[in-house]
Amino acid sequence: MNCHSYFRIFLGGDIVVKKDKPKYKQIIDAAVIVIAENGYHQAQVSKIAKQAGVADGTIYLYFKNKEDILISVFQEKMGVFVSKLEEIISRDLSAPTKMGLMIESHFELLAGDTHLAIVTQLELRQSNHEIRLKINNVLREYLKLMDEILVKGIEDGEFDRTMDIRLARQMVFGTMDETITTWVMNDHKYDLVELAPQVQRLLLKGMQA
Amino acid sequence: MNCHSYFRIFLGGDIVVKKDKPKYKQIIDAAVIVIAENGYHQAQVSKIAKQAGVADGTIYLYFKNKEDILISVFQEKMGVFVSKLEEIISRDLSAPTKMGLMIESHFELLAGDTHLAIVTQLELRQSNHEIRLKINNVLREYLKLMDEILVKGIEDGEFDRTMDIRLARQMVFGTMDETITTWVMNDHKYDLVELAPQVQRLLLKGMQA
Amino acid sequence: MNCHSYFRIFLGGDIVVKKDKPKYKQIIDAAVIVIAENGYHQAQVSKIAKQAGVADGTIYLYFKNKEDILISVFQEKMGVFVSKLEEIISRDLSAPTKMGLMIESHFELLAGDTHLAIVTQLELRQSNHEIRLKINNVLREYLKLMDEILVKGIEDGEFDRTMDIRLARQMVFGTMDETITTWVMNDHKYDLVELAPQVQRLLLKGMQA
Amino acid sequence: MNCHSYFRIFLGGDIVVKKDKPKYKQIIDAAVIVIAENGYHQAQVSKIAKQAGVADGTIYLYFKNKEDILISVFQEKMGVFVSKLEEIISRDLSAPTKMGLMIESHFELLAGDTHLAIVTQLELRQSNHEIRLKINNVLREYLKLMDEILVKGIEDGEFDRTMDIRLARQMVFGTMDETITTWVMNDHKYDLVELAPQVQRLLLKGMQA
DNA sequence: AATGAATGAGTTTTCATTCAT
DNA sequence: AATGAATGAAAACTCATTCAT
Repeated sequence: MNCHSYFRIFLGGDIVVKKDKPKYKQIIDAAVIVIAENGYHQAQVSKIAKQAGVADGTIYLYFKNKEDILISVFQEKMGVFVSKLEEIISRDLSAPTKMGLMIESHFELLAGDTHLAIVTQLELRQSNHEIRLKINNVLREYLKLMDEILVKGIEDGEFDRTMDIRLARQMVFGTMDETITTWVMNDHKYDLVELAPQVQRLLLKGMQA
Repeated sequence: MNCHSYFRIFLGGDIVVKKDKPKYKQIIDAAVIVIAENGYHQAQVSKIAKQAGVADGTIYLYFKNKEDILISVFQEKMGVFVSKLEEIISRDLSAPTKMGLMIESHFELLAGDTHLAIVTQLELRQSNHEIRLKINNVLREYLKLMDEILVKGIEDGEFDRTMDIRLARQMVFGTMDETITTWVMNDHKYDLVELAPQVQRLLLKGMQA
Repeated sequence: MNCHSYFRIFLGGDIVVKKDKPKYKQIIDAAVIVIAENGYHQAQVSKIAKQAGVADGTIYLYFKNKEDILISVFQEKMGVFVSKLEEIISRDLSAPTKMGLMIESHFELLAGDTHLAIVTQLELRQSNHEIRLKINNVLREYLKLMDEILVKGIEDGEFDRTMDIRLARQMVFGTMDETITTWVMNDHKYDLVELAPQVQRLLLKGMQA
Repeated sequence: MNCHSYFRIFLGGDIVVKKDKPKYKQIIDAAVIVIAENGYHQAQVSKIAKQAGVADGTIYLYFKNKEDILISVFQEKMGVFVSKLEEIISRDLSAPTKMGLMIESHFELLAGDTHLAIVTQLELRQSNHEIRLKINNVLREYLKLMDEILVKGIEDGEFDRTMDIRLARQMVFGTMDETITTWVMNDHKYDLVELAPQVQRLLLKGMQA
């Protein structure tokens, strides 16, 4: 039994290996579309199955239950944000530059997929306590990467050494989140990415040494 | 018939005048407690009635339907925030000071009523589109007052005249919201009000001229 | 204790004496209007009270319960039909003539009060079994008078002596009822009374000796 | 895809094709029994499901809602009356004979299914306006066939050419309906079919040339 | 006599999940 | 692996009636 099979068992048995199969992603994508177009509370499993072109029962071969679909949607999509941010952090850039790139890339990813933006900013937040706790666990990975940038900025003397890192991160994330949500609630009628530089400037000025 | 009674009739018939009756507030307060303790989706009308010490049917003498209860909860409670902010704005203080007082008072109000904090930060966000739109209309009044402070700060030359007011407001509100939500999700295990000065400092530095 | 007080006790205590008071008829008339305009299932006691210009509770000073209102409506209104028919029967006329006058007078009474026509032909029939049984008891008095005409017609040799009186009466009543109901369902858009002579002719021909 | 399957899709999607499945008729029959035995207002969906031997939810795989069950009951059962009448009309008989057969067959069908007689004569009439309008639409087909007999009778010189066809039909239907309802309200304690010849004689005499 | 605020019982429908095929 | 018919639990709202004033 190797490292992988250990994780397979740990993470929920034989379902994990199915993440590679085409129908897994098919269902995830169907869920995003159905939730975005019908709203969280009108996104029945049967609708997702229909959109994915599979039978209702088939869903349960790939996901434990409906909650599992929703969390997986967030996990899979958030993975792209994490990868992108990891790539930015790995580059040899100053912390403020990294922060700026993060904001820009975060905005770009959501501006490029309005269905996803609706789902993450509005619909998924209607889910119950339990699901939101699990979603927050997924989000935590992303927030940790943000913290890395902040720590580096302080170490490099570019960010205010007296600021509370947790609060700073809450400001950065809260501001981005509010900006994006407002954009989504206004039906994406203006260009989100264009706002990135001004958001950067406001945030970086607040944090600078 | 004076001006007020005219408006009472104009604004929606029989139910409006009942806002003054004791059972109206009794039910609102019961709703906050039941939602906070049971979660949005487990806050049945019968539970709220029981907590309020009235019969199920009595609820419908004071509220059109369940949705009306939820919106009224937000309206009534948000009213306190708005009054407080109006009072702060009316004082002869600098914009940064007003901003600081606003943050402090916002934190204080929620720290002083953890049930309400749970309801506004977590539970009420699980409501459907329609209810959230109505809640946002109520919130808008509060955001407009925030804008007044920002405008005054710019006019007085205390805030950066080149910043976008809407973005600045989204930063302020987003940061406060994220800070409070994190505090609620951590079961209020630290002192929210103590964080206010640091939050102020971060935000004001970002906006200063 | 005289004959009247006997009936008072027998028929339901002190409510009977209230039939003479103005509010009794006021409520009966309100019920007819409310039922005709809102439909049987939308004729709530509170609506009837409002239409009658009394408080909900007042209804219960004059009627035992809602069912009692409905039966009383039928009773009071049917009384007019019975009186009219009694008057016709008392006259010195042939059975076919009496039958013709009955049909004409029945049509006239309903054509002159379309609210009442809607209530008796459509709405009151939506009432439950129990109420309809009681309504039928009231109706029976009217049907008995019809039978008197039929018996006289047979005795006088004007009606077919071999016909079953009960069936003949069911034909007469069924035909009138169906004719009137069709007229009501067509929104009274043609003149009901004008149809009376043809209805008479059809029915009398069927019954003639 | 033949003509029929085209119409199936056109006429209302998935549910129409289910009319052929055994559970559809099972539920219809259960509804008749439950309504006859419990009364219209005590015929809960759960009772019908139990009687049909299916789960409550299964009902909704075959019917849009409760109203749809009730209308379908009338439609399916009335279909038998219509077919029978069509068969009678298609035969090479005189109009009076056809009329007689119609009355006889109508009485026989209801005398042979007292549950159905209770449902159509008493219980279904308690339904609300909307349902009754839909029921009347179904009934109209039957009444049109009656008219055909009347028209033929007049053309053949067997029925009075001066009579109003609509009134004659109202007499025929009203008489049959009243006769059957009286029989049902008397708990079927006498033989309905035995009455048919006398009803025929009365009606035909009224209409004859 | 009159009021009207308060009561609380009762039912349709949805939809996540299962399991025989 | 895939299907989809069947399941059954769960909750908002109405309105006839009461009774303290």
